[in-house]
Amino acid sequence: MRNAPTILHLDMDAFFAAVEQASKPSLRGKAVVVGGLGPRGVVATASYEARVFGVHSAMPMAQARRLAPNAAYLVPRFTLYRAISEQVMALLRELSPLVEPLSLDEAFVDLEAGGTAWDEESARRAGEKLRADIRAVTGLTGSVGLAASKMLAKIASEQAKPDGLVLIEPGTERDMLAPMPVRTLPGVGPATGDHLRRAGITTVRELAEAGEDELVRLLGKAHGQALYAMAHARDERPVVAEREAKSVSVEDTYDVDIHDRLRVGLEVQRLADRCVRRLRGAGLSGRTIVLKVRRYDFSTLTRSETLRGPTDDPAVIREAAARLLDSVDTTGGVRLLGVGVSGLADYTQEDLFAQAMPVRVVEEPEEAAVEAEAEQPEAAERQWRAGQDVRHAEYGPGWVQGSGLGRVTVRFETPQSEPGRVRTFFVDDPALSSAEPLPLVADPSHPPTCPGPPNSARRGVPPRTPEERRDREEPRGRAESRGGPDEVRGSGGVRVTEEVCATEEAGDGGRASVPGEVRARGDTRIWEREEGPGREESRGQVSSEPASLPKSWSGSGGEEAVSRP
DNA sequence: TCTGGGGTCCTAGGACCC
DNA sequence: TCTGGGGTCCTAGGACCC
Repeated sequence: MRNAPTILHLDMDAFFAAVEQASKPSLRGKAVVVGGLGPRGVVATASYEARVFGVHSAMPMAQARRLAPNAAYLVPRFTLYRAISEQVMALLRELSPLVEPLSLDEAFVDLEAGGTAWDEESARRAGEKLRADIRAVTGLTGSVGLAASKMLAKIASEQAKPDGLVLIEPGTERDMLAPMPVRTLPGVGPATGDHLRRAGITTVRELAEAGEDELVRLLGKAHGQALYAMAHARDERPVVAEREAKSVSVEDTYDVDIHDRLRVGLEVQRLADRCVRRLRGAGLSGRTIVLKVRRYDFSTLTRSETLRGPTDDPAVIREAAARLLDSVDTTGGVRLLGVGVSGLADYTQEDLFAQAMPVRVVEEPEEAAVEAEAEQPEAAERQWRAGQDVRHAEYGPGWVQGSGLGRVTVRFETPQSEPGRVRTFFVDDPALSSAEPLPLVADPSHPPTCPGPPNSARRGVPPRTPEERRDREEPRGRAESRGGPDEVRGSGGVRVTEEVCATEEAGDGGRASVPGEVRARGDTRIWEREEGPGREESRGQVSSEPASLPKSWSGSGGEEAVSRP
């Protein structure tokens, strides 16, 4: 272990909720809960204001609604979170080439490897500068932990939350850890925690005193040894920048259990296609197909099948998934289905055949079908989800507060505006369309990588501070200037409903969605249409590096790439 | 209170091979 | 002929993380 606190862990504060508050001025200082809005949704992130009521991530949404009935409940907008995450990761890469993202809102940085820090003093400086830069570029806050190892840096950032920095001085680690509960250590979850408690071990000190043999006996070799080392503040894991994906999977939890076996089969086919799209999108193929089934009683089982070689052929993967389903009893109903592929490679067996064969077999019909389904025509079903970005031909940009009974309520405000007003429309109002997120900070020198705002949003000198930003609100300034005449759509003009907007009190931003209203129409799962629910983040970064070859094919190292046609 | 989605790693048993 | 040990692969399940 190094003797200077030069491993940095960054953790953005209540990331999803903080992004929503930055985007929606009426929600600042309010309880905001981001997550699945369906009957089986769970909380992805709760703002600190919502945590006061006891709401926390992974909690069932129904429970959150009971605890904080007046909070704003919003669907996650992953596209925006990813764009902001990319801005943050870019700042980290300015500190060091060794950046290891753990999720959209978390990463390790090896400051020493970047030459950015070599002792306590320089590490603290780098950490504080990073926090300031993140605030300037994104308008958000992040907490920083600095220590001599990954484990300790992560514990430090946890202690620093929210909006702080904690540095653990080398030499003090063991004393600091000793009184902490075992659950503080990464890798100790509910099951291990219980296990240890039954053995009379509740603190890190007791863990350290138990001895390695005892821990191995209790928890198994790998876990026991790892925990014993961590309890003694020993952690030599390096910061690793590029990690290759090992599996790709998709799954859906249904609002209502599926009993119809035929329907179960159809869903599995859909999931197989979706999985293939993800696989291909990452330029990968895989050998092992996995089917996951969660039954009505939450019991979960998996079935897998390994092919002779890797594939990304939708027909092959669908058939494998169907075969696997044959071996599963689904009587009683199914609440979740999933399809995954592991044993990944960055080439397919077909590629190898193609090398040998002069003529490539062309385009199976499946491919076209998959492509077509990839683009979910959003106009097909006009469903408005709480939190979603929209634009109105007359009123400009806003977001959906709620919908139901054929109406949709929109609050018109932007990241740089004052808290906006609420108006209600028919759900099929032609003047209303979904829109791209607006950038949180209007600064052209750090544009988000997702589709940005109309040019008019970026005109002028960007504000540098939150105060300055607040002073320069341009109410609806960009509403009229996007695009040309084609922007005025529909012939019927604006069709505002009779209740046009009971403009709400500015203080009432909390009631953003009425429980249950956004999920009208049976078991249609509206909020997952675009990206699916998620908690704080989803990993799945897939590097463009060539995946290693399956051992059986590659002789020794497996790093030498197969040349592609 | 009733439990998401996307991952990683580990364990354990059986098959198979040497 | 009987007994065996080690290594790798496959499958299933479980814990954990965000």
